[in-house]
Amino acid sequence: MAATTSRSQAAADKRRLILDAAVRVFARQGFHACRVSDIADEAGVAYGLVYHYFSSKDEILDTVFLERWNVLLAVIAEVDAGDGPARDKLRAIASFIVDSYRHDPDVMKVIVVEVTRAANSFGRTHLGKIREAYSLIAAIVAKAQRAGEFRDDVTPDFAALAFYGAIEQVLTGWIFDLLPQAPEDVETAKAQIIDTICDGLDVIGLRAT
Amino acid sequence: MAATTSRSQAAADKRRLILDAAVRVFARQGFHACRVSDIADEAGVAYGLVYHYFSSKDEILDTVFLERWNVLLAVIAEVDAGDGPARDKLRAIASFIVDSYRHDPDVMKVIVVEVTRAANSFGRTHLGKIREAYSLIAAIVAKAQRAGEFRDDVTPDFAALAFYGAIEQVLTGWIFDLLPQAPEDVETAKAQIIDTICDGLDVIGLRAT
DNA sequence: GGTATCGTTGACTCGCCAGTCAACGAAGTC
DNA sequence: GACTTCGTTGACTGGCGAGTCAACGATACC
Repeated sequence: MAATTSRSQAAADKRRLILDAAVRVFARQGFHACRVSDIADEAGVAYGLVYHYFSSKDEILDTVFLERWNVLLAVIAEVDAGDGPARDKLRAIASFIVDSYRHDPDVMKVIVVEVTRAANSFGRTHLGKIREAYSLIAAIVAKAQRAGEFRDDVTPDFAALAFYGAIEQVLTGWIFDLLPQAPEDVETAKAQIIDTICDGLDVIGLRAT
Repeated sequence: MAATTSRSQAAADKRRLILDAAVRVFARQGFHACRVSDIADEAGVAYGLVYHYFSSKDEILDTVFLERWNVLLAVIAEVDAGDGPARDKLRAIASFIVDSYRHDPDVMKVIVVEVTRAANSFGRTHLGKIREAYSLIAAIVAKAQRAGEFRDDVTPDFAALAFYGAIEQVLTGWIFDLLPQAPEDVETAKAQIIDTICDGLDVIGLRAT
């Protein structure tokens, strides 16, 4: 297959190999509870090689997080750019995140457990990136409020928090088996996130004011 | 002042002193980032004394969490036992948690950051206790659904997740300065939590089916 | 005042693990 | 085929911090 740059290509593959192994190990044991040697073992690679490709254990997690989170930010921005009701935009974002989890539960578990919810360690490091997502969502809500689609007595910042928070809670529920996660449950969950956030729990007609 | 059992009384006070110091240190530096000697220093007490009152660093955090969480569970159970609309019950619960944060931000910060959101470490240890809270809230929702007060196409478990999740997100927002926390903001937040969860973001009249 | 009790002290130990490094060997170059 | 490059190896070290422990001294009791 073509004149592959076998040297540098193999190197890139090894890096990927280590990264993927790290995701599995982080998901299984947690970042703090695992040793770098666990990652090396899982990747079938010598201990020292991990440090050839990454300067520290932290850098591995940073890489895992940023790789995925940047994709998420791009998707949210793209959804925002389109037109159509905000409700559909939020649905698209929730769907993307939920589908990401279904497609690769380990990566999402690591991101949520070790970064997004780890407010004291990596959550702090990546606070900026995490806030970007909140801001993009808040912007969607704000636009919908100006268009008269969403009520304007809830601040966009709060709405973004509640919306992303609901999604994260659901993921956490799946990760720790607090919530059923059969294929049909997953679709139901998507719908419930949107229904709850957009319509609330009250029965129709009971809304205050 | 009365014949104080000076010996055992002083001992109980020292234990409390260490516990309170630990809360401050955990809140400031995080559980993993702080050393036991930091706690001893903060309490103005010798290193070894910490181990006289607690068998391990973990036990200190366990104690801090359980002391407070049991109060929360009792309050939820009490609220549930009363009558009146579920919306008011949820409001009472949200108020209690938010007021707890205002009254003693450090304790709530430690509970949220180091236990509730720390799914891999202490969140796992105390998963049972945490689920108790979810169950109690879910029971309130289920009752309201039977009474026709809440819609019944959202599962009580999911509703509990979204409700508690919204509160926790707000606390997290305050803890990390993502959200304003002046006195009036705090009251607004309470209202927004209830409004969003019960009524949703959509403007009145736009609700689907 | 002598003795027992127990809260208190802080220097020390001991295991763990992230990160280093010297040496090896296979692909690439001349 | 000699030499260079660089991906690869894994034994080793250095520091850190939780938990131990022997000794101290203040209070209580006789």
